Amino acid sequence: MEDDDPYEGAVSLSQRAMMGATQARAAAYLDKLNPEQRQAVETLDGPVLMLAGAGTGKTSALTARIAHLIHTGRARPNEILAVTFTNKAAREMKERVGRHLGGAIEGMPWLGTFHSVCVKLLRRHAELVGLKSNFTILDTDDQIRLMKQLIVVANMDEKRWPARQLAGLIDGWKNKALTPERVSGRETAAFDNRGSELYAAYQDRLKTLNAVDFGDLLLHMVTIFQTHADVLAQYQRWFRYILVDEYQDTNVAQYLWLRLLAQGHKNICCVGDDDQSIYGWRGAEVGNILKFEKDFPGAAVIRLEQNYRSTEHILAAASGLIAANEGRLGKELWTEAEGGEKVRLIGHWDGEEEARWIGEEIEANQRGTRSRAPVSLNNQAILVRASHQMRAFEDRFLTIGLPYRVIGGPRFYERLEIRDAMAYFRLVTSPEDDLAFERIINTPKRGLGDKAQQRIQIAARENGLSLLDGAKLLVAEGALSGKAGGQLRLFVENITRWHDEIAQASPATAVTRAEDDDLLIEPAEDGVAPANDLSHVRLAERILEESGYVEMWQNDKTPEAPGRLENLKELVKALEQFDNLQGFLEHVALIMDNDKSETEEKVSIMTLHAAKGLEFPVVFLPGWEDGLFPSQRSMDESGLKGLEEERRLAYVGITRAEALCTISFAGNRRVYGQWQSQMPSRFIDELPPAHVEVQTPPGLYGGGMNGGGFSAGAGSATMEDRVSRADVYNSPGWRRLQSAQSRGISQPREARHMTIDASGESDYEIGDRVFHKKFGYGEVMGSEGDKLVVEFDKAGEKRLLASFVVPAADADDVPF
DNA sequence: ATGGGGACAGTTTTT
DNA sequence: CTGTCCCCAT
Repeated sequence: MEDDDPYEGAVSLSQRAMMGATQARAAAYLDKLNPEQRQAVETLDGPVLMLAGAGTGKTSALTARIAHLIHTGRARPNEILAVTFTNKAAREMKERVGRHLGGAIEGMPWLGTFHSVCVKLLRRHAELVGLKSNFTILDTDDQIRLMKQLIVVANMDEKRWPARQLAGLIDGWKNKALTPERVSGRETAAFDNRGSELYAAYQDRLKTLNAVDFGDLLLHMVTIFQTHADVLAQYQRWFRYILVDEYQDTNVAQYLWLRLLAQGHKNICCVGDDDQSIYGWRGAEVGNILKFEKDFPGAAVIRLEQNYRSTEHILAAASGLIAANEGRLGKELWTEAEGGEKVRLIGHWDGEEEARWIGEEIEANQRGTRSRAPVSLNNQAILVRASHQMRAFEDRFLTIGLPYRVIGGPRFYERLEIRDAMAYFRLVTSPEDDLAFERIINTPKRGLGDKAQQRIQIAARENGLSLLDGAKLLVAEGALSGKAGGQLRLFVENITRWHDEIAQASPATAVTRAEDDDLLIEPAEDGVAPANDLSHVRLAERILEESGYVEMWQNDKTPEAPGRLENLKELVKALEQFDNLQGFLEHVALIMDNDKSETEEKVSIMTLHAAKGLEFPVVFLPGWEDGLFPSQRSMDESGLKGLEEERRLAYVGITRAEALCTISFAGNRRVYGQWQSQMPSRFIDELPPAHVEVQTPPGLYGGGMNGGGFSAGAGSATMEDRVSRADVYNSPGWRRLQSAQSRGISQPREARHMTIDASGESDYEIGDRVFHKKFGYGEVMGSEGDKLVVEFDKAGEKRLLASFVVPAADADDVPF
């Protein structure tokens, strides 16, 4: 216990009450743990690295550990720092810790996302980096707008040097904990040699606006810790135990932040899985987890490898695949569960075909089949590499009326209407919020366009006023004539009136009202009654009504307008949970999410990234084609590192499945409107054959085909069979096999066999007539790399793999 | 000031 | 082939 803490008494009261209640349930949270989990829970002192594979009960161990810390009196809840990446994870941990300790655990103020914890810290020490404690947190929109202005001011061509790119650059620097002064080396060449200059200008501008972006939350705290030893020491002492979830996803700034804080008691427990590191492209450093033992000498490394999620075939397929990666910490999942179905592998003609087949499979699963019990739609998911792949499924499912839900679309608070509404609330609560002003001054249209806005800008700048005050000045001077003048007057009067209403409703409370968070902040003043009259909700409603914003959407004829109005209602409803508008605004940027609790049975469609941490009995993994998955861009930009991250993504995908995992690929796919022939993913070659079953969709590539010239094996065959016969899964893969051997036009001729049958060598020659399922008849004009150049009679010239055409004489053999 | 059309680009995403 | 952004014509 900290003797120097003046507020100890206040909290330890509630603390003791809680401990008392806890005592009775003698550590029930330990009972259900396996030996490794238990070790991870009970190894309390010193650094601990918990390597927790997919589905190994990581959260159980983590939450039990927290419970154990509290239960054994090692730390009080508010002396434990526990950070996650997502609000969802934080919420879940809070809930489960509460359950372990018998409910009502409200005293864990430092369990949250990196960002929410940093906001809390930064509000307290804002002045150390030149901010006021009521700083606003900008959303990406605001950032881009601001940077655009700076680029214009810097006299740069905003076409050649888009603000988006600058934003990405600066974000990257912040992820690496680089302040403008610290940007060095070849980085300075970035953005026409003016990157760091613009970065500095941007930071200046933020300071003037009393604003931060997401990256700043971490960066400012790191800066403060590095430059104010006393502040750092205070927290080093305070946080007796530190826990970090998804450590493999931490970036440099987060790493530094953690390392600084952990230097005190050195009780840091990081949980992660190097095999599931899939966020390198946004600054995550797998290196952090790989070098943990170096960073924290004497660290205990505990591996959780017993998997409680998937069948042995699924685990073996995933393990076999990920084994191709180098520089792993090493870990192999195992399970007690025996049996189960092998991972299924299927090739399709094209993307639509793939979607059609998967749709049918899902419906069949839903009904139940001879060999499978019915699986509800909620228990089935389609995981794609890139969101544009979702479209084929949505199209298909809409036509057949299969209910689906897309996970991870635009976040609630990122939506246009929510941002607009928030800007109104922001401006009303803080009239000096210029970015909010800019956003809504002409939304809805008030006839206040560029010209009017420029005059406001000038008036504000010349008099050192906020934009709203500048506007007031113009109104007072009657500087704007006609319609614009009247509209501007109305606008400023409205804002002012609403602002005054807030002041009356809750006189000078709120902003500094302490949360029952921790011991370092001043305790809440007694006698401040919580403002439960919900007047702020009605005010918010009126703001949206009287500003004409609601009306704007009511008059909007586009199909999304009703949804937007619906969202606005939801937003207002969300306000009820807060005491006032300020409180709402302070939290909303960090915690609003999209968790609509839907009750209807639906199949889920999401990206592999969005699927991390989730699990489904039935999982479909479509689009396993080289260039799409692994993504060409990843490989181009990051080479082997990129490929390995893609492989981890594949690993994440497979390990989401509990009972049935189906991987598929299409031979042809429309990419930006152009048909392209696709190669099966090299990851397919890396799957251990013994755990994969190659299937042939009915009517394609096999099953019941006439004159196919290869084993029909209707329905399925084990992969070993296929490999011995066709040898197409010969690593390093079909593609390299073909491209390396591409001595001119020399390709297997059986178009429909794809990976199934590469035998039957026969060469095409210039002038040969060929047939393609989609393009019809054509003439071979030559070759290019591993592709044939074919001039089709109807479809024109195409480049495609020889395996997708057949000699024209064999056209009858092609199904359909 | 505003809306329509042409040019252009086009992974993965949390906070 | 889309969707987005910006410019220009109204």
